[in-house]
Amino acid sequence: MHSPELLKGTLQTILLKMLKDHGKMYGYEITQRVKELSDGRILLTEGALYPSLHKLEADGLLKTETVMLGKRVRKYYTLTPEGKSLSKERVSEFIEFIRTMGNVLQVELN
Amino acid sequence: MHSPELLKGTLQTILLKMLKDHGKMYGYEITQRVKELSDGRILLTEGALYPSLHKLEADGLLKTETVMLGKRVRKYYTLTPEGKSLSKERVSEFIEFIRTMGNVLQVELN
DNA sequence: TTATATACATAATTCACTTATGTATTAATT
DNA sequence: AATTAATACATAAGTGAATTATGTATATAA
Repeated sequence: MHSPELLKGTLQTILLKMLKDHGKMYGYEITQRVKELSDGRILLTEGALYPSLHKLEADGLLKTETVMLGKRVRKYYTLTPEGKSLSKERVSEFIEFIRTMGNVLQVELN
Repeated sequence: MHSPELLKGTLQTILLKMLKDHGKMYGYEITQRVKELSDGRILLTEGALYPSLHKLEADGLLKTETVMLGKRVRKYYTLTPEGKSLSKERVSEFIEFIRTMGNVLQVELN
């Protein structure tokens, strides 16, 4: 990512939408999926990812399921109903934000 | 603005593009112009605005001209050639960022 | 066998921003 | 006439979401 500053404030939105679209996912899987979808432009760091997932869980937006793969741990996250609702809201807010920025910067975004 | 987090990292881009489009502007004028263009959704705070303008100036991207209006001070900012160049770059980066986010969030942005 | 990929986690630090505060003039309201 | 709101600048203190650094551990590829 060339301008990582722009990414600030978008992490929650990304996580919520990822889980909305893919159902059950685990942390590392999310980083890989986001990397793919963004053509390597968005690389989520673990130091941001895991605390953010934990916060969403603590807020009742995600529920978890821990699975053992042989001896390795994997923690799956799923949206709760409130999480699904917030996902929608966050995406709407993002679209609204883009519209607004388009007006301010006087650029066409399509 | 409903989601002020999204705005983070966009301030420099906004300032540079504003000055690119309007030529000479002063701080307060920028806040009003942005407020208008964003339909009241983006309200720049002075605590963010002035330090950011000073930094851009210190970096050689803006030059200033102080004018007295009777007894009141007004400080006009203009882009330097480097500022113009960076303005273009920042706007391109923003558009690129939007495209990328559109892919990640799977939304149409037009 | 050594590096890379997978998979989690947290602590320390950074930095752009908000909030709060300050100064001062001009215009509008009560 | 007095008070509030708007104009116009500035900076210091505090916040919080991120980066950077570090730690643990297994599985796979070079």
